[in-house]
Order: sequence, then C-alpha cells, then structure tokens
Amino acid sequence: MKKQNAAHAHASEDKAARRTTILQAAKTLFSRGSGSLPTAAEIALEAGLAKGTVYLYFRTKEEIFAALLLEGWGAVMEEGQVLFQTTTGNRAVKVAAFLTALVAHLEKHSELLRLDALGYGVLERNMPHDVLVAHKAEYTARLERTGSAIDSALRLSAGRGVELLMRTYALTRGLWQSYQDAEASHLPHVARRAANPFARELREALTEYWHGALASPASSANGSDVV
Amino acid sequence: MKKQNAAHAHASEDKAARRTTILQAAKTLFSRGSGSLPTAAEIALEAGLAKGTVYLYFRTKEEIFAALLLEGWGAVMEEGQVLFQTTTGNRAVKVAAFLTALVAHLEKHSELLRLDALGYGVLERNMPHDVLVAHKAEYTARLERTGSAIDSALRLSAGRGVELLMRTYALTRGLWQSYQDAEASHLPHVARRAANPFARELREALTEYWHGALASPASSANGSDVV
Amino acid sequence: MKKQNAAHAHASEDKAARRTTILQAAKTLFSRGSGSLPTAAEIALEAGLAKGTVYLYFRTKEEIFAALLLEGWGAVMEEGQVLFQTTTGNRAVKVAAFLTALVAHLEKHSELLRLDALGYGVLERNMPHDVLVAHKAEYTARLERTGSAIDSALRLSAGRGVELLMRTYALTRGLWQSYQDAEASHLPHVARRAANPFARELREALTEYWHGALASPASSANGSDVV
Amino acid sequence: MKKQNAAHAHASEDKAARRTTILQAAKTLFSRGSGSLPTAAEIALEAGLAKGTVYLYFRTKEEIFAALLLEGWGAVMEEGQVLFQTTTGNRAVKVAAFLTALVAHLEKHSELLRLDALGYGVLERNMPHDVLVAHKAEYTARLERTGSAIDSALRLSAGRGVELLMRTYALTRGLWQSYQDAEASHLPHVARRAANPFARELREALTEYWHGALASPASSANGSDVV
DNA sequence: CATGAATGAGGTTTCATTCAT
DNA sequence: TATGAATGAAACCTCATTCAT
Repeated sequence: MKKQNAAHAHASEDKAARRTTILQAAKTLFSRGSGSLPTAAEIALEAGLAKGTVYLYFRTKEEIFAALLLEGWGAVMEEGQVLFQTTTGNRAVKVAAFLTALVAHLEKHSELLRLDALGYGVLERNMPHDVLVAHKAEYTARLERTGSAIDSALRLSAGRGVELLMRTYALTRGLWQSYQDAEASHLPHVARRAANPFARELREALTEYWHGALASPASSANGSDVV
Repeated sequence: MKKQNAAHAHASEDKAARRTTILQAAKTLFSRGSGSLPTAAEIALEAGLAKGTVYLYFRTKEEIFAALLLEGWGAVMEEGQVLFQTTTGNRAVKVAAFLTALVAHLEKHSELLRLDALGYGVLERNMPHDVLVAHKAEYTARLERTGSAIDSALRLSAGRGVELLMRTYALTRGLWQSYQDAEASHLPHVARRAANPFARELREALTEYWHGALASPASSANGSDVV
Repeated sequence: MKKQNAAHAHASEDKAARRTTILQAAKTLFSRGSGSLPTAAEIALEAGLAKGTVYLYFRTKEEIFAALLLEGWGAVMEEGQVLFQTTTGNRAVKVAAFLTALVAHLEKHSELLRLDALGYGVLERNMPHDVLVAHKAEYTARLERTGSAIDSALRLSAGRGVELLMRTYALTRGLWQSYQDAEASHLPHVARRAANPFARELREALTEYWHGALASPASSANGSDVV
Repeated sequence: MKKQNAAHAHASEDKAARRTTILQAAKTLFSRGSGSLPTAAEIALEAGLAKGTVYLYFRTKEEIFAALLLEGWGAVMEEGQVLFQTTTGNRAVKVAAFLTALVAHLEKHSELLRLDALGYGVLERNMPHDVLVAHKAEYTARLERTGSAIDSALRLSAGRGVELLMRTYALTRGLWQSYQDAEASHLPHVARRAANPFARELREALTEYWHGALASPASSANGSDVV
C-alpha cells in the first residue's frame, strides 16, 4: 500500500524544495509536450513522487501551472524593473535595453509563452478561488512595481507604465499565438512572415509600438494627428 | 430547434443552405455559451438536424468553427480593404477610419474574438489537414489583398501592409485575452485598467501602434531614434 | 474508434430489450458480487455492450440499480395484491397465504434483499432527481394499490393496509440485515439463531407481527392491554 | 480542535482517556455529518490529535465506529435489562415500560440509528477479524443477558427473550431506514405516513409486534389461528 | 509515544465520430 | 441522404494507512 521512496520532507525548507521539484517536473513535461497540460500522473512520475504527494503541495493540477506562469511573468517584470532602474541614457536607450532584454528572456524561456498561450481561462476553470485571488494580487503588485519604475525612468505620468506593459504583453502574446498557429499547422508561416523568426518579429513590433506610444502621449486617445 | 425534418438536400444550393444552417447554429450556440465549443449534439439539435447529418457537411467539429473564424476574419479584412480603397484624405485619416471601423466591427461581432481566443491551436488539434491547408491559403490570400490595399493607400513598400495587419491582429487578440482573463476570474480588471472598456483600450493601443509603425519605417528594426 | 458489435436498436421494442439486457447484467453481477455496486465497466462487459452504450439507457449507474429495486418490490407487491384479491377464507388464511408467498418470493429473489440492504440512501446519492421522483411516485402507487387490496380483503379501515405493508417491509429488511451481518462476518449466527434459517425466521417474525397487528387494532396505539 | 498537544499517554488510564477522546470526536462528527463516515483526518483534527495517533488506538477507521455501535446498543440493552428486572406489574406493564424507554432512548441518541443504518456490512468490510469476533462476542453476551432478564420477567421459555429482542431490533432498524430513505430523497414521506413521526411509528409497530408475539407463543410458527 | 508526509488504487461520465438502418 | 444508436478513450482527486522522523 505504500513505499518509502521519497524521504519525508518535514522541515519547511525541504517542503519548499519538493514543491520546486514538482514545478520543475511540470515545466519539463509541458515544454516537451504538445501544448496541453500533462496529466497529474505524468507530473508525479517525472517528479519521482506518487500521485497523491503532488496533491499535498497543490490543490489542483491547474494550480501548478498557474504557479509556473506567475513565477515566469514575475521574473520578466523583475528583470524589466531592474533594467529601467539601472539603465542610463535617454528614453530610446532605456526602451531599447528593455525590449532587447525582454525578447532575449522570452527566447530563453519559451515554455512561458507556450503556457501563457493556454490562456488563463484554461487554468481558471479549475483553480481554488483563494489561490486565484492570491495570484492575481501578486501579479498586479509586480505589474505596478515595474510600471512605476517605467514611469520614473521615462518620466511618464503615473499609471502610464502599467498601461505600456499591458499592451506590450498583449502584443507579445498575440504574436506568439500567430506564430504558434502557423507552426502547429505544419505550414510555412503565413506570407513572407516565414522569413522573420519570432524574436525578430517581436522586437520589431514592440519597437514600433513603444515608438508610437512614446511619441505623442497626448494624441493617443484620438489618433487625429497620426503622421 | 427547427425540426425541418430532413428534406433530403439534393440540389447543391440546398446543400449550401444546410451548411449555412449548421454554421449559424454553431455560431449561435457559441455566442450563447461559456467559451468552450458546443458539442456536436448541441449543434445538430440547434440546427434541427441529426448528429450524423452534421458530419455529412463537416468532417470534424472543429472544421465548423474554423469556417466561422475564417468567415469572420475574412469579413473584417474585406471591410478594411474597402475602407482603404475608398477613404480619401491623408494617412492619418485613412488609418483612423480603418481603426474606427475595425473596433466597431469587433464590438458588434464579439463572438469572433471569443472564438479566436480559443486559439487556432485548439481547432487545429482536430482538423483534417487538407481543410487546414485550404483555410490557410484562403486566409493568406485575403490578408494579401487587404495588405496590398493598405500598401497602395498609404504608399508603403510592398508587404508592409500585411505586416501591419498581422501585428494589428496580434495586438487585438492579446488585448482581448487579457480582458477575458480578468473577467473570467471574476476579479476587477487588473489595476485601474478597469476604467477602460475593451473598445477604448483597443482603439488606444492600435492607434499608438500604427502611429509608431508609420512614423519611422526605416527605424523600425533598431529603435535607435525612438523619441 | 468503434466496432459494430451490437446491432443498432432502432425500434422501440429493441430498445426496451436492450434496457432489459443491461438490467439483467447488473442483477447478475450484483448477485455474484460482494455487496457493493458493480462498476459501469463490468456491467457493460457483462451485457456485451460498450461502456458508453449503458449511458444511453441510464443516466447514472445508480439509476440502473434503482430500477432493479423498483421492479423487484413492484413484483412483490403485485403478487401480494393478487393474493389478497383471490384468496378466499378468513383473515388468518389470507394472511398466511400472503406471508407464505412473500417469504417464498424473497427466497427466490435474494438479490432483491441484498440490493435493498444498500439502502436507498446509497443509490440516492447519485440519481437524477426527476428519476428519483418518478420512482417514488410509482412505488407509492403500487404500495397504495396493494394496501387497498388488503384493506378490502381484511375489512380494515382505509390506509391500514399500507401501514401493515410498510411495517412488514421494515421487519423484513431489518431481519435480513441482521442475518447478513452475521454471515458477512463469517461468524456463526448470533446465539442459537443459527438454527433458524432466514426464511423461517422471517416467517415467524412476520406472523407474530401480523398476529399482533390484527388482533387488536384499537389498542395498537397504547399497548395498555397487551396480553 | 483541542490542541492538547500530544502529552504522551503513558499510564493506561491516559490511554483509555485518549481512546475515549477519539470515540467522542468520531461520534460528534458523525452526528453532525451527512450520513457517511467522517474521514480519519477529520476525526484526528476534531480529537486534537495527529492522524497517525488515531491509528495507535484503532487499527482501522471502521473499528472506531464499530466500537461506537457496540457501546450504543450495549447501553440500550443495559437499560432494557434493568427495566425488566425492576418494573413490577403484569406483562403488559413491563413491555410498555420497556418500549417506552427504548423509543425514548433512541430518540435521544439518534446517531445510534444513523450509524446502524450504514449496516454492519459497511463496517465489516474493513475491520480486523479479531476485533470483529470480539465485538460479536460481547454483543451476544449482552444480548443474552437482557434476553434472560426478559425470560425471567415475562416467564418465557429460555431463549425467547433473545428472539424478541432481535426482532425488535430488526423492526426498529427497518423502520428507521424507511424513514431515512424518505427524508434523504427530499420527498414527503410515502403516503400519509408523513403524519406519523418516527418515534410514534416505532412505538406503534413495536407494540403490535410484542402484542402478537406474546399473545400466542405456541402459534407463532404456523399462524393458523391468527384472529 | 506522537507526528504528518507519502503512498497509490480506483471508477464515473462525456462526447466526437462511425455505421447499420 | 438522413438518422441516431453504438463506441471507448481519457484523467481527476480522495483518503485509509504506513513509516520516517
């Protein structure tokens, strides 16, 4: 009825480590897999634990992936915040540094975008509500912090940084999905887009967006004087 | 729901009509529903047909929704093409007209974005490959046509219009999903974003993007002279 | 993805037959089994059908067994009704005939009591409410009919027959469970009760009950003049 | 709930106390709950102990509830024994006193019938066999003692008291279950039975039974002269 | 003695698709 | 052509019990 495979994690540091093990296993499997969430059984196997053990650390399977997502975007924002706080130069330099870092980060952690593409909607369908609320709160806090850093670095009005971040996120997510759609269909990327690898495409699109957003803040609401 | 009781559709116009009936039923159900695809049984019921009959017109359930998606985005692009071809004035006027129309169209056909949010990834998982190829081809053709219209109207280099359209689509899709995530979690929209309804947010973001994209086409790849 | 094992039951008589097949399979398995409900997979296998097919005829597994129970007790009451309506003689003769038949019937259909011992409570935990209501209604109707037959046959006041039946049922059920408990524990029946097989015990107990119930209807509420 | 934080129970009186604590917790939870057995974790929590500790005092969860059942029915029989030994008067008086006390006792300890309704069958499925044997032995002994008291008090032949007790128990159990079924289904009690609360119904039925049983001991086997 | 982390078996139901009628 | 009965894969989480600490 039992084994004694995994040593019991009594100390809280051991417990944290085990939690991390599970997250890592989930991330590995998701990266390897086809785009849908691995099963709980697979995660347990990969983590070297029993199925039941997984549920000692996470209340539902989705909670695992939500944690991964939170962690992933948290790191992105952390990095962005630091960059904006430390980079010296004019706006263009700061923005370019941020976008370069962002694109590089996302290239390195492609599972983040793959996971994100599921849509929080998928995860939310089966998450304990309190966990969901906690995640949203933490996510918002991080967003605000990085947004503030942007406001300061670029001398923007309060809240504008958050806005920029959200639209940056939206554009990133949308582009990724377009690329995924193309890849998933085993078809050449639509049109000549094929020639543009994702990282370059993303860089270009984001650059255009930030360029427009910072050029004429006053005009952003009506577009009457575009060009 | 109709009980048109299976008059056999021999003439090809009847067949087309029946196909349309099914598509309409699927759209209705999806609009009404919770975000996931209605079941084949539900579609058949709503269309007043038997389950088996649906499969005489579509090889998989996903094909139905892919057709809806193709049709929906096709209409968007059609409208865009016409607008760019007929609007007179400077770039700013044309772009503003396009964006206004786009946002209005999407507001009116919200099921399009809802369906789109599933990700083609979801639909692709279960679509006959040949149908997929055909869809992509048609989609690409329409995209190119509208892209060309943009190239002409705004005097851009060939292919730039397609690029702008794709990024416009990406930003739209990404923003929509962010809004959906927030709603789905039954939480207030992240940060003060709550104050911005989707249509306005979309309009602002797209305006910023087009502004940046058209301001300095030459600089789009490096961002060295942002601001 | 499919077989063509079972011929499609299109005619409603075929459908009824298939329903019966499933019920029979469930009964067989339950009789053979250890007292808990067989799994849906087992039932399908025994019936020579696919798991999914079972769910075309019953909405939940429990519904199957509830149907068995309804049918079983229905037959008991049917038989009782007929007996009371056709037996001639004095009260004692009629009651004795009824009890004899009842005991014999239950001996022959021991799965009925075994199933009953689960308690409707077990089945109710997972039954469509409308089915539950329908069952109760049918059960009540049959009970009333047999009760009326008793009222007439024994010249009792209206409703007394139902009362007698319910208490007869209660005593039967309770005794059966006591016997089951003893058997299940692989222990000799408690005390010298071992010498009394269930049928005899039941017969004796019921005879005593009916004897008491019919002896002094007026005194039944206070017992002041027992003996 | 108590957090008595694990003072090690060395002395055997402490151990007995802890055993009682667990039993009490189980009873409380069962009374409060929905009819199925509380989980081991819940019991431990309610008792202010760790899950593992519970298993130092009971080998299986079912053993706990079996103990509760044994204790409960033991008390009932104890009370019955005393009553028969102390009540003075004729048979009718003694029986009436017994039944009155029985019904009152069961009304006060409704968890006993609720637990009983699970059927020993449920508990037996997972009880150490030796414990089961011990319980049965103790149960039988108590039954015999009370049975003897009845034999003496009512001047019955040896063993008749046990028989009466067992049938009394069966009728009680069966009636209770019928009432539970009706309640569980959220439907009005079958037929007009609704008007009779359980205690009254039980009293009536038992009175009738004892009346019949004591009226004609010689005739109990054939019922030839009922009425 | 006490603790609580780890284990892993177990079963229901839905639904896309097919094919006998 | 139209029908709708038949198919069967797929995966979550709970919870009694054990044993390392």
